[in-house]
This record gives sequence, C-alpha cells and structure tokens, in this order.
Amino acid sequence: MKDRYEFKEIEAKLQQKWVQQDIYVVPDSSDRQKYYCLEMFPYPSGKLHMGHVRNYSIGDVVARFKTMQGYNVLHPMGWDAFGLPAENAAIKHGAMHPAQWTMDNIDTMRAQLKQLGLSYDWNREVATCHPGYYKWTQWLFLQLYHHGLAYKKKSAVNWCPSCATVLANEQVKEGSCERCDSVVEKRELEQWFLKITDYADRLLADLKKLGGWPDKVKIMQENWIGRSEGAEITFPIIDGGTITVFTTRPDTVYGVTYMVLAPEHPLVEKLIEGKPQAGKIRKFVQEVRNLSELARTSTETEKVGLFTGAYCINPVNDEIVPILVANYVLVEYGTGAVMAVPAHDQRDFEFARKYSLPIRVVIQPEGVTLDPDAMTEAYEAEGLMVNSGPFSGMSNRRGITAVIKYLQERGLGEGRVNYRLRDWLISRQRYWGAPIPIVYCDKCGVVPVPDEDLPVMLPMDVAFKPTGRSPLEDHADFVNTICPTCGGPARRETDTMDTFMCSSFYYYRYTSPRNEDNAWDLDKVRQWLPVDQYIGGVEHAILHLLYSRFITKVLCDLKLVDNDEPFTNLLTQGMVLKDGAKMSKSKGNVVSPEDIVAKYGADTARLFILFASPPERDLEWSDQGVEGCYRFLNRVWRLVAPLGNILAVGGTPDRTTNLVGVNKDMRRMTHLAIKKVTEDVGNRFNFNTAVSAIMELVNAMYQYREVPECDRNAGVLREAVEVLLLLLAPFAPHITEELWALTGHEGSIHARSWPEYDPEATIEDEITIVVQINGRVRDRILVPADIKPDVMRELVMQQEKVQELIGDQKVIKVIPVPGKLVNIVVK
RNA sequence: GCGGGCGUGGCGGAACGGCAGACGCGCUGGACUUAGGAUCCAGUGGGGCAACUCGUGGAGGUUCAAAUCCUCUCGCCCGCACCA
Repeated sequence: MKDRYEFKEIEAKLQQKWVQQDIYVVPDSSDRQKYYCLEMFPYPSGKLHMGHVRNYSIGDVVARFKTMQGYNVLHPMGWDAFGLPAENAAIKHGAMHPAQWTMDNIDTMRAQLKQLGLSYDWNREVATCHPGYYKWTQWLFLQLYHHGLAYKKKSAVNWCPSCATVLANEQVKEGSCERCDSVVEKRELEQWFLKITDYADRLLADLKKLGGWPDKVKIMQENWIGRSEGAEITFPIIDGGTITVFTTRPDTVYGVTYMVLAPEHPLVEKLIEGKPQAGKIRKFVQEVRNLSELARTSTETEKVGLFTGAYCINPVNDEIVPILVANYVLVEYGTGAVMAVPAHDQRDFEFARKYSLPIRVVIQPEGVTLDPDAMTEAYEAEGLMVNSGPFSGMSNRRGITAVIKYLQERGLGEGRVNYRLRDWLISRQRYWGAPIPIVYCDKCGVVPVPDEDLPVMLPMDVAFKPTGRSPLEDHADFVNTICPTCGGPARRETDTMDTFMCSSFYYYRYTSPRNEDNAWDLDKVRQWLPVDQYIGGVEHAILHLLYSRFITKVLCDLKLVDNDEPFTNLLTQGMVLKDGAKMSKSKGNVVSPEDIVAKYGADTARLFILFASPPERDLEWSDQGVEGCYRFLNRVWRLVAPLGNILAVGGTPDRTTNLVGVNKDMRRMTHLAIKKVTEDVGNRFNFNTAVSAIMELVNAMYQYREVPECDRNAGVLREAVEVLLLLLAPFAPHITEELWALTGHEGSIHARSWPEYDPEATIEDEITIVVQINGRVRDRILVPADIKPDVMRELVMQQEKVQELIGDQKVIKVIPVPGKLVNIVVK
C-alpha cells in the first residue's frame, strides 16, 4: 500500500507500460461492433494549447467509454502538417527548414499527447507533409481533374499580401485573411479551382441526414451555400446583344426602371466603346477593382453608379431601359447583372433616390395605393400585382411562377436556382504544401502527372527569402521537367494545394495508413467509415467540414468509398477562456498544459477540463478549480489505496433483497452512480455532471466508511470500489489503473467492461414527498416508494399540519404526482 | 440588417413543466495537530429571532405548478453580411 498519490511516478510508469503492451492498438477485424472516434488532428504549431487538451480529453473519454462498452474503437491521431507558419518561420529566422521545424514540433506535441495518457493507436499516425501521404493528396486532385471537377480559371481572387498567396472565399473573414488579419485584396489571376458548386444542392439537401450534428453548424453551412430560387431573364440591348439577369423576384419585372452591370462585367467595355462617357466609366471600374474585399462588399459603402449611354428593352412590356454600371452589383454572383426594381428592392430604391431614377410600383398590399414619390423605403413584402400587363390583379406569390412560365414560353427566360457558394480555390503560391501534380507543355498544353509518377516530390533544397515569390518558381530542377505525354520539355505547376485538401480525406487514410499502392483499402473504409463521432472546434463549421463533405460525395460518386457523408455525429467543443477571454500570448492569459501536467498530473488536468463545463460551451479556466480536482483524486486515493486487496473478501455483493440499512443504501448509491454516469457520458456527453455523480459516490463512500466495521458488508464495499474505479477510468486513466492493481486486480482496468446497474438496487423503500398548498411547499412526508396516487392523496389530507394550514379554506383540487409531490389547491 | 446562442448564488455550473442552486470552488465554524495554506466533520442565495417571505436579465401570458412553454423587451457572445 502506498499512502501518497504520487501522480508523476504513476503516470510515467503506466504510459510506458501501455506502450509496451500495445493496449491501444486496434485490430481491423474483430467480433466487436466498430466505433470510429475521431478528433480533428492538429497543426503542429509548436506545443499543445489548452484547446487541444480539451478536444483530446473529450475524445479520449468517448473512446475509452465505447471500448469498455464492448466496441472495437478506432481512435487515431496524426498531423495536419503542411502550412504557412513553418515556412514563415524559415523566412523569418532562416535557421530551420520548414520540414525540420514541422518534424520537431510533431515530436514535441506527440510527447505531450502521450503524457496526457490518450488512448491513440499510434501505429496509424499520419503526417500530411510526408511524401507517403501527400502522394495521395495529389492522387485525389487528379481524380477530381480527370472527372472534370478541377479546372484552371482566370478570375478576380482574394490575395493576402502578408501571406503572399491567394485564399479561398471560406478563408476570408470580414474582408480580412482569417489567418493573419491582413486586409485581403482582389487580384486577377489564373488559379486552380475545385467544382464544389456542382455539389451545392446535395451538400444542402444532405444536411437533413445529419441528425447528429449541431443545428448551429448545419445552419451555418446552409447560409454559406445560400440557395435562392428565381429566374434568369434576358433583356435585348438596343444596339445588339443581350443582358441576362438573375432575379428572385420575377413578379416585379414590370417595375424595372434601369439595369445595372457589375463594374467587372465583360459587357461593360462593349457598351461604352466609342461613347463619350467611356473614359469616366473605365476610371470608375478601375477604382472599384482596386478596392479591398471589405470596402467592395460592405453594406456601409455608398452606392455609386454611372450611365453607360446604352439601353436595353424590357421584354415583357417593350419599354426602353437605361443600362448603368454600379459598385453594388457583384460580378461573382448570378450573372453579374441586375434588373433594378427600386419600388421593391431596398438597394435599388436607395440608388434610384440618389440618382433621381424613376420608381414604379408593381406590387402593393390589397386596398392600398403606394405612391412612389411618398415612399421612404422599398415595399418588399407580399401583395397584388399592378401595372403588370396581363398579371395585374394577381397575387405576387402566384405571379412569380406565372411570370416564369410566361417568359419560358416566349424564350425570354427561365426558372433558375442560384447559390452563394463559389468554387473552392485551392492554389497557393507557397512552398510548404503538396505540389499540384500538373505539367505545362508547349505542345500538349496542360498535362496531369500520371498516377505512377506520384508523388511529385517537394524539393528540400530551396532558399527561403522574404521575396513573396514561391521558392519553387526559382527551383530549376523542380520547374523544368519532361512532358509525360510527348517527352518534350515542360514546366511544372509551382503552386501547392490548400491544406484543407490534405485534411479532407485523412480520416480515410487512417484506415490504411501505410498502404503504398492505394490511398486506402476499400474494405477497410467500408468497415470503419463513416466516423461515428467527430470532435473539434466550431471554427471549422464551414471550412474543413464543408470541404470534407464535398470530397466524400465525390469519392462516393467515384465508388472509392461507400458512405456519402463522412461524419455521423459531430461535437463542437467550446473555447478555453481565461479571465473571460480566449487565451492568447498578446493578452498574457495563457495557461500552459505542460505546467499543469507537471504540477498536478494528466489525470487532474483532464478531469478539470471535463468537469468545469459541458463540452460545447466555453470553459473558464480556474486554477482553484484545478486544485479542487486534484484534491478529489487525492481523496479517491486515500479512500481506496488503504483497502489493499479487496478481492480477498470473495464473492459478489449480496443481492439488494438481503441487504438492509446502510449497506442497502451504499449499494443503491453505487448503482445510481452507474446509471447516471452511463447516461451522461453515453447519451448526452455531459461529462461535467458525470464527474459530479462520481464525486457523489465518493462522498457516500466516505460516509459509509464511518459506519462501524461490524455493520458493514465487505461485498458492498468491494463493489463500490470497483464501480468507482471503472466509472472514473475514462476520465482519469492513470490513477484508476494504479488503484485497480493495488486493490488486487489482474490486467488493465481499461480492458474491463463498463459496469451495468441493477435497476432493483436503485429503488428506495421509502421516499420523501413534498406537500404543496397552492404551489408552495408546506410540508414533507415519508411514504412508501410504490405508493398509489390515490393513497398518496388520502395520506396527505390526513396530515395534521396540512389540515391546520387548510383551515376553513375550500379544497378545490388535489393533484398527486407519483414519486414527487401532492399539490392541494385551496380557495 | 439577417441567422444562431446565452443571461440562474461571491465564482464555474446543476435542475424529464413538479422541493431552484446537484457537484466543485470560495467563505464560516468545529475536530485533529507543535503547526496547518494538509485532512476530516458541519454550515453556506437574500431578508427575518421566528412563523414566513423574496428570488433564475425585465414585463406580460399559459398552467394546479414555469429557470424550463408562449409573446414582447433589454444585455452579452458567435456566424453571415449590397448574394439581386
């Protein structure tokens, strides 16, 4: 028996033992039902932070709990190892190659994860920067390319001047780079895109299948995809040609008083050519193009526009309509052109008022006549159509479909669905990423690298200079190559892939991490996928989670996987805060996991983080709270360690029927704890209340310990101890393993089955019920637990105190609630 | 502006529509000690000696009964933001 809880010694010893005995290695084939528990793999930024500790502590409880419940649990870990910080460090300090920097960080962080006692199968570890991994990132790109889902296009893209690379729309937050906060610029560049828009409808529709995802995340994705129904309408231009617009309000087409093109619209140049205002408009277009993303799209920006000098014809009423160019129309959305209906669109209204453009009412509420001159804002609500030719008098709701039908029949337009989602820009002008496996040949054009030539190796011998140019461009041996088709001289693509490409399939690779011939073994993917429980930060609600869903759907269509969604259940954990703010170096409120583990041990750190708050909520760090958890583990130690071998007492505890008094009570507490912890961990992921239930069990055991030994039942005590350790094992794996051995048990506690509760043991003979009069608690009485409602009612009414309190008031109603209370309504 | 979330003791947080505040922290008192910032025991929402009474951001409502359901409102946090 040891009298002190020496966490340092215990944790180090057991971590070593677990590795030696391979207890967390998962077999691919097993009689047990599969369970894939996955946490978002980290970027190896240096050291673990508390957010990681929280993420992985949650995952570890789930994995261990499911293992104890009899599942064959896949619980892997790896590294999202490509990315800018490694390269920036090389440029800034020059001393270390990004590969070295990354590998060093991985070593540090792996050691930290091991110190936390997390139950990963380390045999499956992957690092996305390893050629054996990024070969498959490139292969995935080629799969998309060969199926027309990867294409190169010149367009205005988001450019982060500080990161010296382009970004995907998803990586721009309020006009700034989500990584470094620099203001993002627009640049006209030729870049590689993935056709995620082809999957917009399915990505949206299948959100319905994701019952195990938080609504919040699904709503965010829904908004991001941004589906809207409407029509495309074609307006002939007087001097020839046409303008096509997208509108969600075809019912207002008779109210069009002008047309607006985005400044970047290709028609603009044609329309103004040779016209007197051409110079002014060119200047305006240039000004708008130079604006930052934020200034360009902000609702605050004043609406500015110019008349092109050209006119088109409204096809439904043959009216002549002027064509304008204005900054509030976005070239990327719809057709980049808008039919302006100032009476029924607030933006058009403001613009029309500013430039004194005509406003024509075509929808108004029944019985009301809207006066365009008197209107102070657009009327965007429902109503009856007016001034709308054959449609006048129709409800605008019906008008939407009627106008579409009318347009369609005359070849003037058609119904149309538009999405806000844009294609995924994956090119990055940076070195530390997976090279895009494409070759440019003067003769053959764009040539994909054949699968057998993969991986396209990232050269190691490059210079890192703060030029803003990718080092790959200056690496002659990399750039100059031979065309795989004709054998002639060719140049390699020097852009690398967005790291979200690397992380969009890693959960498949875990099933076959060392397979050199295929990205994965389909049989293994079939066996393990989809991921049963995915856990990570909500910051990936759109980015990683949307990309992964997209890639999974593509892979499913290509019959490379069977599942069409990757993650069945999703848990998004909250942030770890200190003093009400996110931990950050600049705020100086960072608590280092290393320090906490050194001072209190991994078990305490894990327990605190799980106890302090439910997982999806933000967690306020508290040094005193940590202290409390440390005290609790010491309390467990002092309770259990002195008992020594408890197996000697033999046998299982007596059935409840044979127990009385304190022994029966103790056994009930034990089984109630099993019930509560099983439900809290299994059904709701409320680890905080699960821990508090374990604390209550410990408190009850301390009480029980005060009972004279002659009155105690050794079997009851033994059961309580075993249950306590088993329930606590997923949370605090080291101390429970040590105490399991100290109390005489063979083998690892982590290989034991989760305890089941005996419903009979949880039943009390007598319970206290509350007596309410008019809803206020007035008395409590002890009654048999299985009392019938009628008996309850009678019993309560017989109480002297109750009679006194009622006095001469009239009893109107008596409501007995079995097991809880009786409410007497009097007047 | 639109969408989502959250408001409960001194603090973190508990409460299938049924005793508000489990559990932990902190605090108070006691025990054990040469000692206690260890440990164990007891107490701890406000007011009141008490019977009682007031209490879940605020105002209404539904109900025998509301932190919980409904309506309005205030405050904070997050996401999207000229998407036609």
